[in-house]
Amino acid sequence: MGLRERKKEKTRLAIIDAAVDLFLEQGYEATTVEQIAGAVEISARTFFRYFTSKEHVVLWFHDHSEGIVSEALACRPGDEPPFVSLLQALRVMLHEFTGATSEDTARFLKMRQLMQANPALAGKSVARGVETERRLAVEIARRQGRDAETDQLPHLVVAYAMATVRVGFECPRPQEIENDLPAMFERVEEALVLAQRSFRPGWDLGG
Amino acid sequence: MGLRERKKEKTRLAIIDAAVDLFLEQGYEATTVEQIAGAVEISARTFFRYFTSKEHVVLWFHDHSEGIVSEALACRPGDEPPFVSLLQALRVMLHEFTGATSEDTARFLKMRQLMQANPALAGKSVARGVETERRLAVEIARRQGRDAETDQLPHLVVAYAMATVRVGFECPRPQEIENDLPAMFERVEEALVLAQRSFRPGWDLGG
DNA sequence: CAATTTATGACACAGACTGACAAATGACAA
DNA sequence: TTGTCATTTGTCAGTCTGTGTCATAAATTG
Repeated sequence: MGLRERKKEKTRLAIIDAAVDLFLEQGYEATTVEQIAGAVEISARTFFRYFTSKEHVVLWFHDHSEGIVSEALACRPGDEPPFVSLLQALRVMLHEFTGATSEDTARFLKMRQLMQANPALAGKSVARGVETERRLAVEIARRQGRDAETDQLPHLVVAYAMATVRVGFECPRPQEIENDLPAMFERVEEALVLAQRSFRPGWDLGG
Repeated sequence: MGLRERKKEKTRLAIIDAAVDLFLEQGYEATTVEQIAGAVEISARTFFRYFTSKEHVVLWFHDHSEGIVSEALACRPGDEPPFVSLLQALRVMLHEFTGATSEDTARFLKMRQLMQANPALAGKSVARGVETERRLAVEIARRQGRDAETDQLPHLVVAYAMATVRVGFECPRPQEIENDLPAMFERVEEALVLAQRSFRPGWDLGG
């Protein structure tokens, strides 16, 4: 990787870090792009060359995660029930952080904290999830030889799987220290187990 | 109802109609608030007194629907399994349109058409759904004597119920004429039935 | 009709984003 | 090292969304 690309990646992360810190300090709305750009010592115009919008900074993890889930899903055996495959793929995405830098995990935690504090941002994240959902549904349909255009089941399976993870993230115990990664993942795991217990065996295979 | 309120309501609907027509004609992004205001012969400033933002026009139905669902949910017997209560409440919301004006249904159909054409808008609608979800989860938890802060099950139940309706709306048969209200509701009903078949009996009552 | 409340329009302004062009910087070959 | 080329960046001008403010017009009330 050349100097150019390394520098770009460094700038991208610097922007995220500066932005998230400012968002947590003064609130998302109250923080201007100019402030973020100032903190990283770039022009506002350059900010928009790295991120298409202010909220894109917050949604960055989502985009990143979708890639991981897609990959992990492709690795699951084709004869596995789709809901199981999806939950496993989502688990892989979570465990991606166990081997990460402390900087990476810190970034992630701050991001979750931000979502927690700002429901509107959580909403925007879910909004992006709709597109992810559609892509995953098409993939699930393909794996099962179904038609994603007319068959609702693949969409339903994906929607339920993603909703499960979302609920796991979104309703943490209030007493719990928020900056605890393992506790958070345990909470998500709890939701996943709850989900697995809730469905009839074979429901996701279709009639 | 006084003249003032009647006039306001008329203006509100006029704005929605003008906006949706313009959105369908030239696209959501390409349509400016000034254009919408011009079509209704009000100032842009007044537009923002009726709707907090451009997208609020599109999300108007969502806000409207949440009220209906909440009411309908309150009417369900307390000993009914929560998932059943929710699905029934959502059904009530759908059937609200069967007794509506042709203008009302036309507006609704255009709105759905808009969502279909513009995935980003569908996303924004879902984003607002997150807040609705939380409110409903609190209500469900209350009905069951559970703690919405620590118990994930109520959130999961609501998330699944809403996801079901969303999938029913979002993946219509492509051949089907889009401007057919009954066909649309049938599709949603299909999803609801699919959902009801998918869960273990008593899953929503908790261990 | 007069007094009060409420809706509207006109204006000014901040902030998010975009297009265009010029300057700076890294990549690479001679 | 030096020169050429592609990429990145900053500056500037401009559009659009959204808000505060204040004066005017309209509806409501007594």
